[in-house]
Amino acid sequence: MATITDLPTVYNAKETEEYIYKFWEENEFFKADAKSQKPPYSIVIPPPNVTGVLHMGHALDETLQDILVRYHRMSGYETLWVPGTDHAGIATQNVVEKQLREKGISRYDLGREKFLEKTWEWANAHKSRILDQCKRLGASFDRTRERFTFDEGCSDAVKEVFVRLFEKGLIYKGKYIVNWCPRCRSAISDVETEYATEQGHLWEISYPLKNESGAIIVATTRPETIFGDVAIAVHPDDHKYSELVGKTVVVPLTGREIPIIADEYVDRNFGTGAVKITPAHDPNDFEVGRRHGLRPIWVIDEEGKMKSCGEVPQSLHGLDRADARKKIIEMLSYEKFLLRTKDHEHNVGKCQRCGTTIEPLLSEQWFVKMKPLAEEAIKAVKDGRIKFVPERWEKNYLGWMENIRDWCISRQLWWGHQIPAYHNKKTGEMIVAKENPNPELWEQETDVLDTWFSSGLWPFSTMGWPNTDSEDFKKFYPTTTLVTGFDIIFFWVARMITMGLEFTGKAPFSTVYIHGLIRDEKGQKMSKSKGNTIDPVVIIDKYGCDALRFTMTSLCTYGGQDIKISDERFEYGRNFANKIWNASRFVLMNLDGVDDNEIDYSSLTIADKWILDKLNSVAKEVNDDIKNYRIGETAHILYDFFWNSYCDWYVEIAKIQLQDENIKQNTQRVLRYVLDMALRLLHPIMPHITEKIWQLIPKKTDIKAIMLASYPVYVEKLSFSKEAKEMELVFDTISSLRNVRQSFNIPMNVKFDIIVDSPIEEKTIFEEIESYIKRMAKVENISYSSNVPDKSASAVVSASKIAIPLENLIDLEAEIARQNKKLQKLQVERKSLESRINNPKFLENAPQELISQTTDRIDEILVQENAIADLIKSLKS
RNA sequence: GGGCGUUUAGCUCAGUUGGUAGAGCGUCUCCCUUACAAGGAGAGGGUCAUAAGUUCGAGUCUUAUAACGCCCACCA
Repeated sequence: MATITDLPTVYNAKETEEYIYKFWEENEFFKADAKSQKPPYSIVIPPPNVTGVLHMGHALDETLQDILVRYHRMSGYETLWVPGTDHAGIATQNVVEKQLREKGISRYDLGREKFLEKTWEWANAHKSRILDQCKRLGASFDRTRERFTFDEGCSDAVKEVFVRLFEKGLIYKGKYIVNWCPRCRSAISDVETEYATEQGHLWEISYPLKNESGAIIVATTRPETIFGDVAIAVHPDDHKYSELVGKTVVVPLTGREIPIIADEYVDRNFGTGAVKITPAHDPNDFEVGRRHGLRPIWVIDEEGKMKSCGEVPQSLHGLDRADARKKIIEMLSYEKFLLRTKDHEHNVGKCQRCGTTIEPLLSEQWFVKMKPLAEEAIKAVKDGRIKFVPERWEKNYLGWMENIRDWCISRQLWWGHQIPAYHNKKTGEMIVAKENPNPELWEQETDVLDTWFSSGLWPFSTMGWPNTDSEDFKKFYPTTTLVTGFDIIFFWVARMITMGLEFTGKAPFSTVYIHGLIRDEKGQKMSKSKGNTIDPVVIIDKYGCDALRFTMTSLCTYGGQDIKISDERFEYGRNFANKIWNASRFVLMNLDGVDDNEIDYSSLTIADKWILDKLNSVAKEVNDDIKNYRIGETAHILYDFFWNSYCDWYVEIAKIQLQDENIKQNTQRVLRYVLDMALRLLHPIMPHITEKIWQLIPKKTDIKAIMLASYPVYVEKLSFSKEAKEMELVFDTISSLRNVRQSFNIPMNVKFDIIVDSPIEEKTIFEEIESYIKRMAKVENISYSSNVPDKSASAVVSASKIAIPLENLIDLEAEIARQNKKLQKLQVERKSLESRINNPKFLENAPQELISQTTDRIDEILVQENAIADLIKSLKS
């Protein structure tokens, strides 16, 4: 067993973290007990994709969850943090397909069954990778409850939900225009479609009138859909075209005849005011076509290629959209149908997963009717059952919910929850049911569900639902807090809320805590392709997990701003960890002979009382801050308390007190107590180092770990506001004397005497704090007198004058200048305060407390000004 | 076209009921003082984007303007 003095002077994060995490795991401290009588606190992890590797976004998200979980565990809650991963339909399928492609095969070569086998294999192999990485973050989640959005329980929940929604008429199948990704060969939902501004062209094409001269000119950005045109539309009030409505035109290149129709959808001011209508390949055109009873014509297939059909000229069959466009433009130009080409900037839909340009495609898909579900989801947020932090995201959420559109949930993939609908092989009849009634007769729908469909059930599917009698469901559902980034509010948060309310009747969580996104030092989003990513594991190896956690936490703001990070930023947390380590080392080294007794409150020194009071108010603030999700503030307060209050002042003072046999024991007890409490306060943010040190503190307790110890709260007994105030005299005096020393270049090894001239109340305090001043400001003797010798440097502190007779050591001119500067500063402050206090309206309106504060301060300044003026006079004489 | 965010010390940013500004890093000076140089001590540094308004009092509230960023929206 190593002794305290063997501890290295540099904190070894890596060694400690490995050892401590293992200690927690082996003791099963993360395991939640559904039978516990304690009030529940539960969080479900936003399940990372199985395909994923830990990135900084996870690191932040997981850290914040762990802070909340650890805080509540220490605060007396039965705490459950459910870990798990998401099967991530398209993303995972893409990865596996890519591997196959490298071997020169496609998923079609393998066939559905074999392909799924392969994908499962891959998923199982990678499922725990990211959660294992989360261990490096110190995540205190309950691995015995690990879940996967595609596991049996989740599948069961998915089927149950699907069937119930279908029976309620909230799921339907139909032919609509959807966002189609030709690369993924699947429909995707609106939220999975991202828009990018692209520099394109607006082509003006002439459609000649049938049987008469003249033509109508149409502007389009998508000439390749020309073969799918079923009409030309103009605005009904557009006089320019009123003569033409009802006439027939001939589609260039094909010769097909289509009508000119009038529809209010057309914007008269855009392009030529005439639009070609292609219902199979444009959502608006689809609507227009429907209004006018026009039959859509497909001309682009599922792979984004020109369809091999009669409508499309043979020479274009199978040609990719982009190539076809070029060719068609050439053809139109050659045939003199193309009149003009203009540059045109427009938004183009892209597949969120692969970046391929979306092809709006008319196809048969499954949808969830969202409007009825949204009603309750809107209400729940409006009436406060669910609260967003920061609040502004509520508006964002409500805006989306209130304008919600139906959700396309079917995907033409293989990897995912297969839709529980069955087609009769003979009659073609379709039923929706949890199980196939007879596989001989019925064939399951081949489409799978959007991966977010199962994620949307996560808070309750992980708790055993649809079995509402499950212990976890009864104890831990609804969950308490959901922690995530704003980028998945629509994808995920909104869906969990609607599904949770619909199926459990309860909001799945009461608070949605939205944090900012992690960006690089230039404020750019981190991405592999940009090469600006920072790997959390690398940071942990270099600086330590607690350093990573502390740094990131300290950068979290109340408003949830994005967080810019760079490698060097983590020095902040590392230095703090090292400070904690060394201060603790000092304390531990000085606890020899300490007893197990509690602090003796009757013999506390003024400094003891001050640090206890400070600790107490910090505990209060920290509890308030965590409860209000002001995690960054928590980090700052604890940093300031530990470093500035405890290390820089109290520990230094303790060094003095430890030399006094009368108070040595009690000082040890205070040192130990404050360290213990400070470690507990810090534990949620910096779990490893605090656990490690806490284990080394000699103490009498049955509690095995700091993570199970109680979190400090405000207690009246530790409040010493009078002494806390009086200690300011210590700080001010010592700082002032150090300032004098520095100003006159007096080396640290030269001690000087001081003469204190103070009113009787203050003199009493001075007598009490003499030893602190002597040691920390390197003062030889302190005497009390109102006779200040000439040619002294001096300091005015509170109502006292302190003279430092330094005849030969000081430059009189410099001292006069120094004092004048101070005097001026005070005068400026006093004048502004006086103008305030002399304003009758201020006296009328300002709170009494502020008024008395102001007058007190003016009085204080006057005393000091006079004192300084006297000093200057004596210096000049 | 709507909505949101940001603009505060050289840099990165805190600052929620309005009471005249803080941190970390960097800078300057001194110090290896028996926990820590990943440290200690001291110092310097800001008309809080601009303009007007409300108020006794505005970084903080209102309005307008500018710059940057994000989200949403079917303009072919």
